[in-house]
Amino acid sequence: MTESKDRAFVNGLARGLAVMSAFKPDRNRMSLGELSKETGLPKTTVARLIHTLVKLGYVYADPDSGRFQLHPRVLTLGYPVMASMDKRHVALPMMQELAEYSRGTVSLGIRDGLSMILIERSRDSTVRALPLDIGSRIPIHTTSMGRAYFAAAGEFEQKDILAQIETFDPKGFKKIEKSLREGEREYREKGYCTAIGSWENDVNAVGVAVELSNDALAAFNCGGPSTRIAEENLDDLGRRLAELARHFQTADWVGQLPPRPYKGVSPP
Amino acid sequence: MTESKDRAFVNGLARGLAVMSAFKPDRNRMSLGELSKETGLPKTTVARLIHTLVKLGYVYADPDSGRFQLHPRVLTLGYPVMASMDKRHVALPMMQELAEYSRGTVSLGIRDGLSMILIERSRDSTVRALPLDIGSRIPIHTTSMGRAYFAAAGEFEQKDILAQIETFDPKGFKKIEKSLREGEREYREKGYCTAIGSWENDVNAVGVAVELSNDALAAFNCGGPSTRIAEENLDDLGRRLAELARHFQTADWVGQLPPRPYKGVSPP
DNA sequence: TTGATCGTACCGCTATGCGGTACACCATAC
DNA sequence: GTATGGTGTACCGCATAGCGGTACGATCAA
Repeated sequence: MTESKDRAFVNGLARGLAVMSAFKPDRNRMSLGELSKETGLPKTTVARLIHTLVKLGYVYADPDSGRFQLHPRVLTLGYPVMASMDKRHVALPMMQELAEYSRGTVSLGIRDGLSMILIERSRDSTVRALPLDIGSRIPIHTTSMGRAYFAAAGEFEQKDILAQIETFDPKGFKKIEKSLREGEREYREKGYCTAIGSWENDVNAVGVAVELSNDALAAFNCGGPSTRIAEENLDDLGRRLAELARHFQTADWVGQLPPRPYKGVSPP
Repeated sequence: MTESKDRAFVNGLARGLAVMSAFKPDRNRMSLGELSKETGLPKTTVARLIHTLVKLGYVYADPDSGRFQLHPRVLTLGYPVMASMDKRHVALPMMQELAEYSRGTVSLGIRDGLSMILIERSRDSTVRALPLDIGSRIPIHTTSMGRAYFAAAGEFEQKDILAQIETFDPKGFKKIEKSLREGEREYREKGYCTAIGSWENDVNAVGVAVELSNDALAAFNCGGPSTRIAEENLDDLGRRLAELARHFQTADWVGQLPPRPYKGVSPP
């Protein structure tokens, strides 16, 4: 119904994963109704899917509150990915160093759709909470990491990104495109991108992309709340982050990553 | 077919997740045939499931090699879990410190079935590769973390664990039980469990459990290759790890975790 | 009380996912 | 050259799995 007439498309699986993704970081205890609303699926269907997930151990049903939450077991699903990128750890000491120096957070991410997914992070030891953990998504167009990625992405991937943005947000498109182009210029001139409150108020950051050997692209950022990362320090941090990135440029230090889409071919 | 006559059990979802779990850390590029062999599902079925996963972006199909690999996007599935346990970071600085001191790795894990799943880790900066990343599973009965967990688990959960072991490995059961009971005694006497080459040759470690406020239990370990973590240092490290754990005992510092199963009730 | 929730049970229908079998392709082998 | 073993893909008839209504018992709040 929702999907096209694709004989080979297993709806149950797609819906089940949709239910899993419906759990949000800030609300990880959900009821059937909420999940139903979130996914747009009928409550009965959600009940069936959740039932399955509980049986498989991916979801935990709290008998008291009658709510559901993702079980840590889902982390195992991601583990092969983590393991395939095990070499990324060689960057950790330098990331940690910069995190301490900046008193903020240093992360590494790759693109997925219109987001960057964080695959490694380190933080200054005085940071209490860590809002951006491994696996979190941040948007491309408002963040320093995303903008740096865009700047380094090359013509074809840029087209792909822009096309997706246009589909997703036709009204804001022009403005976003302009902003991304500005970021590109900034990146060319300075070697890094800045984001001053553009992602969230009072959060400043700088971003630098790294090109990996196997046609994959990733990006670092370094940032934090403006109380820690002052606007006037961004230039210093940007230069240091670019220096950091230079150490890892074009080396097979991350591990196996999917290459960028459409290197040369336009999106379907 | 595989599952019982459960009208509410969505087979497609279960099989899809089985396919995802079929990707192993060391072999994350799989062919249809391999996946079929691994999961025991007919090739056609795997093809359909993989097709779905590719469309959803959770699996990447490499057009050159014709192989499939998990896409980093799967990390997003685990993110809400990570986020719900965000408070665990308060332990990181101390973990890091001990990792540096011991020149090994310090991790935190919780139980899932007969494994411990690692939810946080830190390592000495001179460690090159990190075999045990977030999301990885290690067995309960051969590891210091698992044995410490068992020792602290309490009667009912211990029974559950033992029952599962007996089901899984009826022959080895007696021996494993005895070994776990020994671990329990060690834990009571010394305050930590040791594992000397029992998990993998030439890997030594100590483990200590932490009881959390919401009926959840977790465990730390500290270990590494015997070239780094010598057997004669284990006592020192064990005491330090126990000291570390004491800082976090019975405090809501991890975040929302599922409580232990069957606190008082015998397994169904 | 009433009115929202919550999750569960039931049930008839048909689209859907199943798993055969067959094929086109590409290596490596000899 | 042509086997052989491996890819992934296409096709197709069938049975049933999964769908999504509707209805219900429990809770909890007001």
